[in-house]
This record gives sequence, structure tokens and C-alpha cells, in this order.
Amino acid sequence: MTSYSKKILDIINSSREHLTAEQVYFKMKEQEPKIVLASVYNNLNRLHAEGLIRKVILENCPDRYDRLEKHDHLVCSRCGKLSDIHLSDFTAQIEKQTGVKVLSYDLKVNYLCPECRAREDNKRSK
Amino acid sequence: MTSYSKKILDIINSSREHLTAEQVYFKMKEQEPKIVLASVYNNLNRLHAEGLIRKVILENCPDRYDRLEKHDHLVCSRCGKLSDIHLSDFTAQIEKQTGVKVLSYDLKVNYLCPECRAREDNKRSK
DNA sequence: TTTAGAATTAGAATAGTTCTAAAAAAGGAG
DNA sequence: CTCCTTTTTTAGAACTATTCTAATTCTAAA
Repeated sequence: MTSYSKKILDIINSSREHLTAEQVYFKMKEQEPKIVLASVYNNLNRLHAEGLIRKVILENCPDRYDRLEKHDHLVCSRCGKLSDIHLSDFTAQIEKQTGVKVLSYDLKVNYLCPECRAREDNKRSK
Repeated sequence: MTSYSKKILDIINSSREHLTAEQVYFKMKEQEPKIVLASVYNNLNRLHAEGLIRKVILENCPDRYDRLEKHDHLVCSRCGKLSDIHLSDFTAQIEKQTGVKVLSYDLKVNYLCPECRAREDNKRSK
């Protein structure tokens, strides 16, 4: 693994922020001022193809790159904010219910984040 | 609802094929030869915003538009083919495990479709 | 009818991402 | 080390799905 790959992987793994390629690029620039956005994409794609990072695809926004560690995502339906959740037994559940061998799954749960919920409640009570 | 909207909704609802905007466009052209792709997008977006259809976002392919009727998706990790599955109790499960009020969820299960699985098995046995 | 709002059109524009070809760097064999 | 091959990086062009813009047409209510 090249130094860029290694560093990019470290950035992804040590962040809990669901970074975009551009955000990774800016973080890389701090360590490697000469790096170019295309190299970030190259490396993110390679890492993703090797199964070392995840790619989180959302509506109307750039893709996010995420550590592999098992977790799922809550997406606020109002502001779009992403947060992590941990669910148990889902793979087993899906396999049991469908009969297929699950390689992996991608679950996004739409909800209202506490801030947006408060705003909604506030609006409603007026 | 305008006639375009109505017709596009019918196309989505009567198809089990997870159509792209372009595919919807071609189907619409059969009935409405003058329609333009932008109008298809306008209407798909409107229908989606009104919550009358779903949008299925996948990696490296145009968005698919799908009927609302409750179901989830299997995605073949090899050929990308999409199929429907029906799961029970997932919303309840997620709510129980996370404590949030689930508005909806989007689940894509990666697996090998029968054809691709056969091809893999074949390869391995050689 | 007239008018206002909505829908449609054509085509330009956008944004995120990928591609291309050349240059640089890394790795291995001798 | 030196040569050779492969991989990675770079710069910038290109791509593509989608959105935007502004002008036009349609619709339906008053």
C-alpha cells in the first residue's frame, strides 16, 4: 500500500464524520500539500474496491467515505445529517426471511434528528 | 395531477423493473411522442417529493424510480441486477433497537444472484 | 375572456466523478 | 547499484446524469 493510500485509510478510519472526497482531499493537503483531488479519488476507489472502506451514497450530495467497522446510518429527512447506529442480528434476520446468502447490506434509516424534531414541534405548537 | 404526471405514475406503478428516468422517457414517448427528457425528470421529482414514488440510488448507475409498495431490494454484487424482497417487522426492530421514530428506511442487500453464483461456483470447481 | 399559476420545452449549465496520457515513483531481478 | 516493469500520481479534459433557466404553452378559475 502506497503512502497516500495508507494516509487516506487512516483519515477515514480515524474520522467519525462520513467525509466526502473533497474533505479527505483537504485533510490530506495538510500532510501532503502537493496531492491532487484525482489522486484522492483514485485511492478512495481503490480502497473501496479492495473492501477496506465503505462508500455511502446519498441523495443530492457527494458520496461519503466511511470506515468499515459494522454500523448503520440514520439520515435526518429534514437536514440530511448522518449519524451512526448499531443494530444486531440483521444479517441473520434477512437471511432467515429471504433465504439468500447475504454478502453485506446497506441500511439507511430516515428519521428526524433531535434538532429538526424540536423545530417541527415548535412549529406545530404555534 | 397533470396528464404527464398521471401517466408517469402509471408507468412506475405498473412496472416491476426499477426504471431509470431515460427508460421512463422512452416508455412515455410511445404515448406522448413530444415529451422531452426534462419533463420526465420534472415529473419524477415532483412525484418523489409528493411521496408517490421512490427513488433508488445505486453506485455507478442512474437513479431508478420505483413504486411505493413496501418492499426492499437485493442487489447482485457482481452484475448489479436488482430484485425485490419482502421483509417483515423491520421498522419495529429498528425502532426497538435504536429508540428513534423511523419515518422510513432504505435497505439494499448485497448478494450473488443465482446466475452469478452459478458462474462463481463453476469457476471455482475448474 | 382574462388572468394567474402550473407545466412544458430546449438547451445551457452544473457538479461530482472518471478518464487520459504523460511523468514520476516504487519495486524486483540480476 | 542499474535496468526494467509496474504502480501511482498529476493536470486537465471529458463525461454524464441531472438541474436550471427563461421563454412558451397549457389549464382552470374568476
